[in-house]
Amino acid sequence: MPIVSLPDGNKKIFDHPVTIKEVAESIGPGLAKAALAGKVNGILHDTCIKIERDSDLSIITSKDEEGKEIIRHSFAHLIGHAIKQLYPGVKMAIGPVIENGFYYDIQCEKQLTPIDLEAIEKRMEELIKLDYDVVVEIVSKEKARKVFLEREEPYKVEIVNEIPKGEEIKLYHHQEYTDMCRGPHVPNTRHLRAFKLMKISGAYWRGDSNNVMLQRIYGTAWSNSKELNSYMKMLEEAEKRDHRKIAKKLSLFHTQEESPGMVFWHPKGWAIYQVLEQYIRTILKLNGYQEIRTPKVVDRSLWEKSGHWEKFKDDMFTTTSENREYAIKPMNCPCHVQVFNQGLKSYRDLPIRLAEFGSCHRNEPSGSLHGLMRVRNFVQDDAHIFCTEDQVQEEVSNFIDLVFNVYKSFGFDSILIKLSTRPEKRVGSNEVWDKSEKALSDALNAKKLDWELLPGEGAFYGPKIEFSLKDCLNRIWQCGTIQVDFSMPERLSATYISENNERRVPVMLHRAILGSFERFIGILIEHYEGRFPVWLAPVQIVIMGITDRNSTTCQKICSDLNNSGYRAETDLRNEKIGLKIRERTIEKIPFLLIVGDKEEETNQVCIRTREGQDLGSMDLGGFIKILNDQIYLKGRSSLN
RNA sequence: GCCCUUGUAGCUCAGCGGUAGAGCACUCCCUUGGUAAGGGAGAGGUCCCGGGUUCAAGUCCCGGCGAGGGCACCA
Repeated sequence: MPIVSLPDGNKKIFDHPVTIKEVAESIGPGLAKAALAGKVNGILHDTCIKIERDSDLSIITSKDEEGKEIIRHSFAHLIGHAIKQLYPGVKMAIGPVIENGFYYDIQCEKQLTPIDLEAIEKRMEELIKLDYDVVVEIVSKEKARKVFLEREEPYKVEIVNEIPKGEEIKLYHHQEYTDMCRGPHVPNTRHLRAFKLMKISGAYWRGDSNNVMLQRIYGTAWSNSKELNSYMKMLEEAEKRDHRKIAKKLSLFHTQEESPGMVFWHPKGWAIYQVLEQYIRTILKLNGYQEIRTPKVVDRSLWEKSGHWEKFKDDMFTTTSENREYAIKPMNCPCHVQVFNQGLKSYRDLPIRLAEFGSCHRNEPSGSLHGLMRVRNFVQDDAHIFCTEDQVQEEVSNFIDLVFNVYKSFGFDSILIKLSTRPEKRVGSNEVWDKSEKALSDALNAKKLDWELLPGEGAFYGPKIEFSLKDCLNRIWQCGTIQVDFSMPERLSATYISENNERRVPVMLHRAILGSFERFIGILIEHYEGRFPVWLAPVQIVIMGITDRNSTTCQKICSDLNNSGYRAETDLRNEKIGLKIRERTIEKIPFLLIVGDKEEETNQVCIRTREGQDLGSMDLGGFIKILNDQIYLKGRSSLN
């Protein structure tokens, strides 16, 4: 006599065990039709599963996030069904749900092409139209093993072998195709409607580069075509914002074969870079940092001492001279310790905060390079804080404020925080880890911030906090970080004299707000779609004349603005004003100043924004006020 | 680094065995025009690099390098 309690508080009483499907039917035919699965006492089950005892039940439909995942998972199986019909020799590996969709890793003698992808997609559509039932079968490990041996699915057999003995295994039968899964899955293919196979690529079996490479088919799937379409729109939007494309159009930078993964900054891109650097420089100065500059080429022995040589020597660029081997620095910290080590330091000197916009090189694997987002030469807004253990929390706390403040300047208001704690392989005593982890979490909690704990994800040398921002497309970018380091100061013999006149090793905090300038500018280009706020815009103002007669006045206005520290250009070409406006608007110049005979007579300028807004005519002073207001705001939408 | 795709004019791309093409940009001429494209003419290419097949190779094959999408990596 199970009593089934529904989310709305209603209870249904049955005099016999009932399936989830039957419960749904008893509620209403619409729900029965829409039911994809049921959550029984918090655990998801297929609709054919029987409820025998009193239980809480919620029926999952495509409207639920879980329903969407079930649909995506079933689509993965559907790939299997289709692909085995088209290419019977294919071996199925794994087909999980991912964000926005699913994939299936397969082994196939034939290299699949986009044309094959279309064929598979077409076959999947045909199978969906059959509206066939997906049948669940619960079997023993032995039975599952037998099934996949017979089906000649070595990867499935390997997975079965790793499932603990005695655990039940669910087989899902899609007509003649059989897959294995924790489930649940849709009861019928009529629930599978909106999908698209997206791309095909290589992926290592079990994600291990020592294993064979399989072919991975990616797909996206949604509960209805409206959702699918809006997802496709979002992808289009993201493509339009691709920083590499925008950078080419706006001539911000380029890369070329001779220097893979390194950036040739053009005047306009470099203008943005310099604004950023100056901004951070000012902020750091206001917060007690001292800027330094250290060498880029450093003898191998220092990297051996710091421990980097052993771990990363293949990832460093090296060079030799007169029998000595050097590495081009992949990071600044060992050099910063050298600066710290000059002269005897007292506890009274701490904390010492050393900042450097140091150019670093890392020989990243060729396949990982990506525009500005992953490069071989980058500059971090890097700094190292040398302090005592007792100072860690306050330093971290101040840094958190700094990060939030800086991100706000770019209009990034949504910030995600993660705290990574001690990994298995680590240096330092448990006491020191306890203390540091507590310092970090206390700093976060004192500010009443939400943060996520990542146990075991810390670096071997200490725990860390990472700051990620959300851009206008809700994409998440990890940028800022603060990391406690118990290892390097000791390895590089950094000490200070304590109150008790003892030599002590300081704690070192590695920290960056933007991360690398290159990557951060990449993020900004995509976030703003090249429409930089005035303070960052490489060219803030273009002054254009109506006819040649107005050129002298335009040039005068332009040089006045440039002399006052703004970035202005003229457009005095023998072209009509309509064309000049069109081209400069496409270039996303924030302000266009138009000067004709009328303006010359009244000593005014006529202002048009890149949004197409006409601000009317005013004298230059009035315009500069508008300009200053916007520059002061930076990327904020208001002053709050 | 691995898998697939890819490299033609400054840019975006077409051509896919038989003497290199388009649009935009560029140069010159006409036009001095008031808020997103005025008109005309012209110039411009080692078809990424190196081999091979062929009477003939941007075009087919092999190798290298770069780029794109994934995977792996990311101090």
